Amino acid sequence: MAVAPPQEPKRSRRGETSRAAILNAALELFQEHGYEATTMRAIAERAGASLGSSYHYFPSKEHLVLEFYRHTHVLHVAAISPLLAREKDLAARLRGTVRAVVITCEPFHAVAGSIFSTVVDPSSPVNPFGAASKPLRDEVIELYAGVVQGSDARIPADIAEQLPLMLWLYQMAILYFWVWDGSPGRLRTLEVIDETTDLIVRLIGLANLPVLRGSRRRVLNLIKSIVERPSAA
Amino acid sequence: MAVAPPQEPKRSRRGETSRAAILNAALELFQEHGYEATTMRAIAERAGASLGSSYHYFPSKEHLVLEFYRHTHVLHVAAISPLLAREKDLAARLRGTVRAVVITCEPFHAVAGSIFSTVVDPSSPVNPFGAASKPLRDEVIELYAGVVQGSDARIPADIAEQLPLMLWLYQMAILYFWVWDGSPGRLRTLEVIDETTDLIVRLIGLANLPVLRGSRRRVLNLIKSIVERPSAA
DNA sequence: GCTTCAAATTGAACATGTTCAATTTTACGC
DNA sequence: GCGTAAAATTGAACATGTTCAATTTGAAGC
Repeated sequence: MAVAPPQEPKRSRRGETSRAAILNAALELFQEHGYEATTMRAIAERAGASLGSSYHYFPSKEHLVLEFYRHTHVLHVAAISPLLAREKDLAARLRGTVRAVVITCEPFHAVAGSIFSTVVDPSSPVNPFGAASKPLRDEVIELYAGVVQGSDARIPADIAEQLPLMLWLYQMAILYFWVWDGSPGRLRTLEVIDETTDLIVRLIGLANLPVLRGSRRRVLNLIKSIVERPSAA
Repeated sequence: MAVAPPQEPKRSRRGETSRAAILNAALELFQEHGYEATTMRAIAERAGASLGSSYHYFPSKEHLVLEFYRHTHVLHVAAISPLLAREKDLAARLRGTVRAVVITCEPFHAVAGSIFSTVVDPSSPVNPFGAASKPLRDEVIELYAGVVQGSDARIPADIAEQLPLMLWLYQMAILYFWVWDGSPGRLRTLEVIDETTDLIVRLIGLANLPVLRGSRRRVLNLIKSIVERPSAA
């Protein structure tokens, strides 16, 4: 199969600005008022478009959330890039990366609950386990693969294989905690991140103990079987 | 403060049948068509009530889901009662209990996704971590306390203190997996339950190893601090 | 320049969760 | 029995996500 040419997609650039305007208006309004309080009509109005036009570019309001999520991911990647370039210690890399997630999202904390609610919903088309979010999900998992591989830690191959996916799940758990965190400046979440990232690295080290070999193999096989045999038909 | 008398609540029994009819209609329709496909108007109609009446008894559609959840809990308790009465092995008790959860919920699997979506939503008033669901949550945690205490396993006190809560969380994770499980008869979920419950019991046993003492204490302290210092102000 | 067709745009219409002011019913003191 | 206040009931009205048929726009082919 020949590689496609740089493909200036022929049917582009006409509605490109409309799409961008709508998306931009949505991101702004989500940050200002949260997900539920933002109406599709308000998005269309701020974008200078019509209600129907918004639906022409985005199948549903939830798809706009997916774009919001992607937006924060870009910010996150930019935020941790210097750290990943210089730091070699796995615990420090992991701590910095996960800290950066919540710090990046901090401006949106007030509205994050309403945004994440849509994302966790199993019946939502933009659910993180669903097909629509696979590209972004893979990017995040890849990011954690980089966090691990760029460190000087020696991770056994069987663990290294599943670790990025597990760290992605871990990040989601932290975010779920963060959404609930009412402490000032979300310091509580940062404390929990510090403690859990350190524990994770420590437990990976302990996994080499002979007494733990059996359980380790079982756990990893279980994870592997779940990932490889996706239950969603 | 004097204990209240058996308290035939004086303002009762008038709307009692209305309330019951509405709840009943809701449970039926949720099972038949799922959460989203069931309209409040349809519930009112089947109950022989008016739309406004439904809102008189239940503040929102989501509160009806909480009742649905309570309903399945009652079925679950009834289902595992014989097992808990005779079985003493912890792994067997745990496996049977969690298996019973998904078996009890199996008739609703097709609609469970739409129902659980509401429940996981952090901004929902009936979120399992929220205040509205505390009574039911405490019941389930208590149930798992019974699963552990009724066994012949010797659980160290520090672990036993946090274990029921952890098992409640574990059950929620299993339910989330089950919602996504597309395998025939949800056999996949049962396999995962068998493997994970066995692993849990095994890991509890391993937690006594001297090398794991430090991490064990840290993990338990972390859990404790999270539970005792609820982040939701 | 004209034709043509797909993309883009529009806003009315619809479905549904929720609110609320008004009305009816019920229980209770007299 | 009567009056009254609280509870229960009602359905119209509202807000908002979504759909859709109709219209407008813009570029490519001639």
